[in-house]
Amino acid sequence: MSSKTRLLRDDDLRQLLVGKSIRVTEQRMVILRELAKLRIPTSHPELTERLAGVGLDRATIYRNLLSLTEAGLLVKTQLGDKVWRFELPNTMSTEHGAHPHFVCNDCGDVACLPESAVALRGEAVRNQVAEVQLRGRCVACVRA
Amino acid sequence: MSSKTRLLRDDDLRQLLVGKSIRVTEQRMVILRELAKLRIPTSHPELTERLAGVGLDRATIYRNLLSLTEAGLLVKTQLGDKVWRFELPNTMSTEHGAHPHFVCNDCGDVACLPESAVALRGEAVRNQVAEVQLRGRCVACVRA
DNA sequence: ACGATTTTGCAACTATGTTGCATCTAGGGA
DNA sequence: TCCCTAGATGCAACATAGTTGCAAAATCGT
Repeated sequence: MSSKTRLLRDDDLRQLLVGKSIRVTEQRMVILRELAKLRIPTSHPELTERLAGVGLDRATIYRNLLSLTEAGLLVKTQLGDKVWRFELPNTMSTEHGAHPHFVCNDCGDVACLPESAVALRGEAVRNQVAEVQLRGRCVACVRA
Repeated sequence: MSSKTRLLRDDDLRQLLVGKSIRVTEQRMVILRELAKLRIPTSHPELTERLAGVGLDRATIYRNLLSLTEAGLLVKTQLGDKVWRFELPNTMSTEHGAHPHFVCNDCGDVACLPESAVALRGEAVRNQVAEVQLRGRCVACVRA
């Protein structure tokens, strides 16, 4: 990854913050970078673990996840287990919640699926569906 | 409420347990009665509070909520806050977990959908999907 | 550079969720 | 009816996700 790419990337994230009149702090950049890297809904405990090496305190991570969500930069979801998960929207424009998520009951892996992966019919369509959640065993766990 | 009506009601609940080869204990009857009375998704902490006067221990309530859910008598849902909620399904019917559910984020209603209501494609099919849950707003809440 | 406001790190607390173990009990079989 | 086994309960303790107070540090506008 060239430094030019990385530079642009950070600029994007910085712009997100500035655009919402949120102060740009190093901790916030670290969090956003990590979420941008992971690209899947990630829980507070997991983020805490991942960013422990960088020295980010879990209270800071927690507060920032919440305030960034409040500001509309992150999206917060429940995927059928006990933790809240946070995600950067896939594109900076698309309405989030539109794509289904698959969570593996065995390993806890979370995957974002394309919208086309799930088709709704009949009764399901009558309701105003905002989220689609699938749970089961992922390919890797089924194989093991 | 005449004792004949009450007797029938308890019989229904008892039948639910017997039908699933679950031992009929007083504690389980108390829990089911309360959930039948409330008719809304109810959290463990709340149930614990409500049944404290009756002398039901929270560990017992917790365990029973879980085992009754596993047995398919109760349905467990998340409604956008930090607690799990348990509910007697509106339809006292079939196997739970085997078909998709629609959960209304507004009123908490859990509706059973026919399997045909949701079709999985592509990536989604690769995994061993055990549960499908749709979330959004139900017809009634959309209308209100 | 300064100052006001916001953010952070640390430590502690809260609340929901979970489990070990001794004792009790439901319910089937004799 | 009695007995026995497997399951359930109550109590106490533990685990983890979530949350907050406060002093110190940092951002950013003037």
